[in-house]
Amino acid sequence: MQTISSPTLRRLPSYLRTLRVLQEQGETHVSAPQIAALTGQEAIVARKDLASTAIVGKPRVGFEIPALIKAIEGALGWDNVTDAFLVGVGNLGRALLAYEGFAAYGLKIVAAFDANPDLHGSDFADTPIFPLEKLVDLTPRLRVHLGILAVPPTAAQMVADKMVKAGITGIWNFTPTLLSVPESIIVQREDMSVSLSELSYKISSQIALEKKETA
Amino acid sequence: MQTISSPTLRRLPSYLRTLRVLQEQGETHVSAPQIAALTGQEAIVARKDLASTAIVGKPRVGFEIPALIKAIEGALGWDNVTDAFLVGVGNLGRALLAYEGFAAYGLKIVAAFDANPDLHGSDFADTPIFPLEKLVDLTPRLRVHLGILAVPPTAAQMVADKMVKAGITGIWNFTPTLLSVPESIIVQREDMSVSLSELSYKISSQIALEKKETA
DNA sequence: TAGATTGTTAATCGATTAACAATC
DNA sequence: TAGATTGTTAATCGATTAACAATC
Repeated sequence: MQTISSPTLRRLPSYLRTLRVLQEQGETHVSAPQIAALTGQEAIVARKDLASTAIVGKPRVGFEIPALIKAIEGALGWDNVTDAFLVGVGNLGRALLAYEGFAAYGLKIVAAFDANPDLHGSDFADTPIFPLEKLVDLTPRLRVHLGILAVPPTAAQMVADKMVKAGITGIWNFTPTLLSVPESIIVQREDMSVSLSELSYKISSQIALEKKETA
Repeated sequence: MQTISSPTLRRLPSYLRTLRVLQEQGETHVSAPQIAALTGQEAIVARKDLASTAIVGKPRVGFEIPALIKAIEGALGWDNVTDAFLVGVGNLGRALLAYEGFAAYGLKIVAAFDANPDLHGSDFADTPIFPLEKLVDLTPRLRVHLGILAVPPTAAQMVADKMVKAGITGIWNFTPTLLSVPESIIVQREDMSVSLSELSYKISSQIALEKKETA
C-alpha cells in the first residue's frame, strides 16, 4: 500500500463532498478537471490526488462517481463506521455532539463523559453522558478506539492519560495542550489558533499593503 | 517585509502559548531548543521559525521572553485586538462565542447575528444577537472587518455574500462550503473533515499494519 | 477519427534538515 | 576560556507543477 501525503489527505474530503452532491444530482461520471473546478483546485492537483487512491479512470470520460466515492472513502478509512468517545461536554463538546456531519465521515460518537455530576445519566443529542470514572471500564467493553478530547486545557493531560489507560489508540485533541502519550498513540490536533494565525497574518499583511499604497 | 511561510505561521501559536506560560512562571529568557522541546518540535525548526519573525537572540543565552512574545504577536497581527462578527448562533456558534481563548489571539467577537427571531435582542456569553438583516448596516458602523461564518452549509454562500456587501475583508469559514467571493476577500477554512481525514488515515493504516503483523 | 482526459515521467519550487562559523 | 546557541549558508527531501505519450 502506497502512502498518501498529508496535503492530499486534507484535500480528499472536499472531493468526496462534491462527489456526493454530484451523485445526488444524478451524475454518473466526473473528470478530474471538473472536480478541481468545483473544489477550487488546479486540475493537475486533483488528478494527482485521485491517482493516489489507486482508482483508474477512462481517458476522455473520467471516473465513475460511485467507484470514486468508494475509493476515497476506502483510502481515508471512512468506509466503515468508527465508534468514538467524547470527553468534555462543555460548549465545544455539545457542538461536536450535535454535529450531524460526522456520519458522512464514518464517525459515530457513542458516548460522552464529563466530570460534572449534574450531567451524568442525561443525554445530549441522543448521546448518553457518563461520569469520567466510567471511561476506563466502558472503552474496552464497547471496543472504542478513538477518543475526542474537548475538556479545558488544565484537564487535558489527565484525561489523555485515562484514555490511554483505557486502551484508546487515537485521540482527536480539541485542546491547545501538547499531550505526552506513548508513541503508539495517534494524536491529531484540532487547534483553532493554528488556522486563525494564518488568517490574521494575511489580514494584517493586506492592511500593511493598503497603507503602503495610500502613502 | 519578508513573508512568513504557512507551516511556520501554523507553528507560531504554540510557541506563543508556551512563552506566555514561561513568562508567568517568572522566566526571563528562553532558547530555541527549549521552546522546541516544550512544543514537540525539532530544535532547528524552532530556530528557523523564530528567525522569520526578525527577532535576534544572544548566542548561549537565547531570547528575551517579553521581546519574543511581542515579536510573534506582531508577526501574526495579534498585537492589537481585531473586532469580529459571528453569524450563526447554533451549537458551534455558541461554542465560539463562549470560547475565552480568543482574547489571547487578539480577537474579540463584538456581535452575533442569526436568522432565528427568538434569539434577537438576547445575549449569549455577553455578546448581543442581532437579526441577520442588520449585518450590512452594523458592519461599517462598528468598523468590523472580520466575519466568522458558523451557519448551516445551505446558508453559507448567502451569508458570505452579505458579509462581502457589508464590507468584510476576511471570512473565517467554519462551514464545509466552498465560498465564491471576490479575490480581494481573504477566506480561511476551518474544516474539521480536513483534520479528521488525516487522523482516520493514520488509524486505518495502523490497523492494517497490525493485521499484517498478526498474519 | 479527433481530441479531451488519463497515467506517468521529468522539472521546478519551497520547506526541512544539516553543517558550520560567529559570538556571547 | 569553553562551549552552547545563534544566524546563515548549503544539501536534502518532498510536494507541486509541467510535459507528453497513451487511450478511449
